Amino acid sequence: MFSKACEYGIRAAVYIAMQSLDGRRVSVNEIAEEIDSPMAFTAKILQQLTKNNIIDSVKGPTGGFEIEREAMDTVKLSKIVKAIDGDKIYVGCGLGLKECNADKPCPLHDKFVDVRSNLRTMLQSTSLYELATGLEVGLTYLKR
Amino acid sequence: MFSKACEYGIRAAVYIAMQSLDGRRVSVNEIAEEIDSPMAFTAKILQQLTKNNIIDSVKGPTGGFEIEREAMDTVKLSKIVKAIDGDKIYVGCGLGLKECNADKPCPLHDKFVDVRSNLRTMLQSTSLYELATGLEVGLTYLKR
DNA sequence: TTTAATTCGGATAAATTTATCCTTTATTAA
DNA sequence: TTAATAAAGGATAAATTTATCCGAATTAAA
Repeated sequence: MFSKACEYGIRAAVYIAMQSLDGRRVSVNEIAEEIDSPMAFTAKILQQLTKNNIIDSVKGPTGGFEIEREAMDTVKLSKIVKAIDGDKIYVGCGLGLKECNADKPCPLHDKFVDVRSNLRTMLQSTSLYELATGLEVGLTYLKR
Repeated sequence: MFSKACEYGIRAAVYIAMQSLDGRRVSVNEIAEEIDSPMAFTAKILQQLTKNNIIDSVKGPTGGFEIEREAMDTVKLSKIVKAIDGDKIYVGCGLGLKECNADKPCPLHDKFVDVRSNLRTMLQSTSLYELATGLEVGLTYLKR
């Protein structure tokens, strides 16, 4: 469904958000450890998220990654997915046709529209804050 | 969503089914041309579908691929997807966690269950026959 | 019986994704 | 001012997916 990069990206963002709720700034090292992801690769993905203004980064000692409380509400999963995987999950034909649309649909078109709008709605309505609080109160988990 | 291989596989299967409805057996060459896919790669995928008893193959002159009328009803998309991409689209965590389940869910677990069961239902209830007839009467398209 | 058409199967190449390593830059604190 | 810490960025490697090529096996028709 999502690429590995995107999976790590979402997990990292949720972890950062949870820690930011406690006022803690976290390093790549800690993040990779806590979400059980390859550290150097995770660093790359965090760079992408930073460039896309999804998370904030601070260099130097005591530096690390954080997310503003307000951004946790604004940033929906859709924004993270788009920053990493692009919009191929929303746009484009389920069977890979370039010119598939309601006028000239592929055999799966109508059924796919349903499934995907379902997914899109989910991603567009789920905020980082929502995911982070579930984590914080111990309802959900990020490792393994 | 699906791998390229799976996209080609579904398109090929639908095309073969449509031609089989007309009593025509088709070659890899024709298939690749008609569904606009790389021929040698498509041949590999057709081998997989044959091994999984999704389509039938006949060697030699006048040989090619075909699907029995009955199989068109029996074979749902889920079977094709499983033969090519495995069941990772059904099973497993949206965020890539190994031990994610209702007891120890990832932050996205519940929302993902919905989206995916939607997808699973669609794949399990859509038959090759259904897709092939849409093609045959000119309601849907496979190329481009 | 030979020829030609077709799938099958193995080897390999190209492209993309995943992952690592190392140097540079920024910044804090001693 | 220096040393240490952390992210940024570039180069490269490993793994996987996508794709091609070619000889072998099968079979129908000439």
